[in-house]
Amino acid sequence: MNIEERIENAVKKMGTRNTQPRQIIAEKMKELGRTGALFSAEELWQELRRTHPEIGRATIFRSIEKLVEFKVLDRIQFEDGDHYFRVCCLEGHHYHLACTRCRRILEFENDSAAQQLSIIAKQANFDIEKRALTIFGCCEACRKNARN
Amino acid sequence: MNIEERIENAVKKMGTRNTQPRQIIAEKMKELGRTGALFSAEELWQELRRTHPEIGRATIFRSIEKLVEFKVLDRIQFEDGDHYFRVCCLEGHHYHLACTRCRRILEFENDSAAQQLSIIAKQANFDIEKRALTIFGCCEACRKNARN
DNA sequence: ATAATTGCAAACTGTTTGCAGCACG
DNA sequence: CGTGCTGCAAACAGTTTGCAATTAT
Repeated sequence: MNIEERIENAVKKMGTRNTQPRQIIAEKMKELGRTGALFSAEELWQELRRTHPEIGRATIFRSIEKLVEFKVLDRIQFEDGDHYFRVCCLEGHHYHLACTRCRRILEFENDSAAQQLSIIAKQANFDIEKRALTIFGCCEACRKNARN
Repeated sequence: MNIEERIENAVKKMGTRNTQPRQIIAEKMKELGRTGALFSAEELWQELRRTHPEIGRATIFRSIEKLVEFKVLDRIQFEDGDHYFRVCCLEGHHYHLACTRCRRILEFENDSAAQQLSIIAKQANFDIEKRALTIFGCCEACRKNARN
């Protein structure tokens, strides 16, 4: 199932009515799925308000909550408490390399790392439930910038 | 260097004066290091207030900030945005298995998992900077409870 | 003495909630 | 038309800040 279908399904599951705000949000999610950009609730609201000035802040929060629940969005928590959302393209268990400088995310899968962590979890009798494990650090581009 | 020494060093580095609030906090950190308990800023404040009613909320926030900076405390961010602190006993790179039900943390080291993640990071030209990687899930005890 | 540090209260940020009215079916 | 959903505004929780008073050196 591709990301656009997943978004549409999730929006349908959000409630019984195909309202205007939901359509607007669904379209935006598809766009954000293509670019892979991080965004905060506030940023999403401001962005959507530009073209749809009547949309309410609460609607954005309520929608994001649902989209996280239906696994269309990943919540990315940074160390300092800031957090962002991101349309998540990989469906299975995967990793996020999150750059603490530029706040960009590299998303990828790696079976042998996943396997190692399952072994750890098994040893501790622990059920891993998160799909994405976030590893914080500094990306190549920011490292280069820092040297200049 | 053991945890008590690390706490004392960190408290010294917090400033030039050995003030009463800092002594009180240092003692509490030693106790929390022994038990390994999670706590929020608010909880720590309430706890310390019982024995030292004059201590201010802002002092707690300012101290926690420093202790995180000096790597005496780890900040544990849960998915829902809640976050707690914890006196961190392992100095090197390690894992936290964080139970999303009871919010307890299992802390441990595993070299081969660490190695796998370094390989991933190297492929992406990414510098891992976090000491503790948190894996969310459900612990053995909570799984048993859920079945009843 | 004097400057670092504190406690207080007010300000701020991000999020949630209650509710009257709107618009989807 | 009935009610699910929305937008608004007010409430809320957690945290930060400015500042006058306090206290370690």
